[in-house]
Amino acid sequence: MKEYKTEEEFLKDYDSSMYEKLSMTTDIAIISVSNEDTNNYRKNDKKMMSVLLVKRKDYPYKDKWCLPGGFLNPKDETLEECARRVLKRETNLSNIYLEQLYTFDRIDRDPRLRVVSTSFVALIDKEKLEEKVEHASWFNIISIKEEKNVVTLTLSNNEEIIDFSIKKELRERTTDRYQFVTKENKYLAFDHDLVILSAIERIKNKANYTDIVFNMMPEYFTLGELQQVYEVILNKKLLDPAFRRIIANKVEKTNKMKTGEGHRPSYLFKYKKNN
Amino acid sequence: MKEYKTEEEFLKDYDSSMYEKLSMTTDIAIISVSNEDTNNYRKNDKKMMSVLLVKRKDYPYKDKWCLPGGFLNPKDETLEECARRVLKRETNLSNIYLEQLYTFDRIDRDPRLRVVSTSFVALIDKEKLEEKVEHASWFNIISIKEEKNVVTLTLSNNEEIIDFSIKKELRERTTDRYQFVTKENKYLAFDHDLVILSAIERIKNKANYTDIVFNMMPEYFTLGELQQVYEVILNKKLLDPAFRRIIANKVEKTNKMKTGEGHRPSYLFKYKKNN
DNA sequence: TCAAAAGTGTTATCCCTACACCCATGC
DNA sequence: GCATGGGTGTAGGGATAACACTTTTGA
Repeated sequence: MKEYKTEEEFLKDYDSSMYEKLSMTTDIAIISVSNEDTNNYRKNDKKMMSVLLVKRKDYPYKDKWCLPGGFLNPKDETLEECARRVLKRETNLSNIYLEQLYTFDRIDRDPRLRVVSTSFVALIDKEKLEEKVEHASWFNIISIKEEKNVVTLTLSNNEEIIDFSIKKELRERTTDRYQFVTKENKYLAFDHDLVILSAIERIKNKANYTDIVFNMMPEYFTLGELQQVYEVILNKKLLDPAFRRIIANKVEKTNKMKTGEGHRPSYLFKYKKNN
Repeated sequence: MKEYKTEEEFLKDYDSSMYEKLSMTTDIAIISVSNEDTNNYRKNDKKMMSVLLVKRKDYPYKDKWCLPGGFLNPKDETLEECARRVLKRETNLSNIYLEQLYTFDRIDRDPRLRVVSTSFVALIDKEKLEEKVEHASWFNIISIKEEKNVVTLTLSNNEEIIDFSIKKELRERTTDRYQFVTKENKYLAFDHDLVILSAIERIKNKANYTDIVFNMMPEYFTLGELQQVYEVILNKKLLDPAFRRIIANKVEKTNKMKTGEGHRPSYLFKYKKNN
């Protein structure tokens, strides 16, 4: 897919019959949890969910942010291979959690040509990341508010703020399924606002009945840290004793300790392999 | 997409560069529950899950069964519109439960060209169906057996028996995710064995925490019938009192009765709209 | 000394399972 | 009468929520 710098360049090539051809892309919501310092030697870091966005420089998306993605090579690549190729390019990581999310296919989601996009969720432990990639930036999810089936998200990378809102229209009563419709979105290209919300909801949902959050944890962690990650994903406060009981048989105590935190040191745990 | 009758005809047109172009289809697992007579005036009908299959007559799928499906028209059709078009064609029904399932994209899933298929699950109440469509046939799911991560399914339409087995390979430990790999499949075209199993597992899963099964029920039903449907979907026996308590606030008692069954008559219930 | 988090124990409550039991019908 | 499913009540057990409490540390 050729990139255009200006509208003129774009229009010169433009041919509406392009719309009769079909292309596919994969878009990846790469999600992680970051630590924000609290300026209090006693307090633990505040955890926030964050998502990796890339700034587009080409027409007609100029200066809009979007999820990392790429066109599928139909000759010899599966969608997941395509997604892993993008992941490698953007994070230099392989072997990370990747799950097919949903196939987005609104006809006008790309003004250039008909593109169907299969989106993925990738989860990573941010500690594994080395350097920053050009044009890419981690955005913390500052707030998620839902009122009368309108969800408003605010993201920030400490330089820019991105906010958008999405209407959840009830489509199906028996299974409580909603269709997401963009209500306001100035900063994100395509339908990536919808992809981001879908990804967040998927992870939140799976956190309740799987061990998915361990994909965002380092090898060793304290139960307090783990609880904080659960709390930020589930978007609610948990009670310590209850949390510890539930998590107990999923983790393994090591004899390592975390000290120097201005309060009682804590044991480090690891995810328990066998079950 | 042109249809071929013989191998010669197919090879004459064949051009490996077709593989560089991409097509999409939708395939739909249309699932319903059927009543099988028990030849005992006292006993209720036995319920079975069933799925609609279509017999292919063209090369190279000759005489294989497959799920109803169709090519996406990239110019002006979304995947869901495409699926609804297929549904209308095969069942003459609109306005039925339809849910995107998964996008299947194995490179060699179609020997003719590169096709990525987004699959859907549709649920219907069989009582609403009028006549049989040509080449299409309902197959009851006679048995589902799982042993050491190999699932064996047996389907039958009372004339033919279709059986196939699928290996569930653990891909991801934290969320207990499996990749399905065909182990044996003589009768179904493409990867539709995998689609069928995915559809069954999706419904089974959702039956536990949503009201999805009501999409397969007629307007009025007895609690016994409803319980039978739950049992066939969940593939396990339920205890009457427990079931009735759980279901109680999802249904509404009417003053209609079902009589003439060789045992105490039962009240008819409907799905409760408000919640 | 104290704020903060680590970590444990206890009770009350809810929900589900399992079982027992009675009811109403058609042949 | 009897097989079959319709329908209800209740006791026991397990999980969870809520709260109280002790421990340990760095500044």
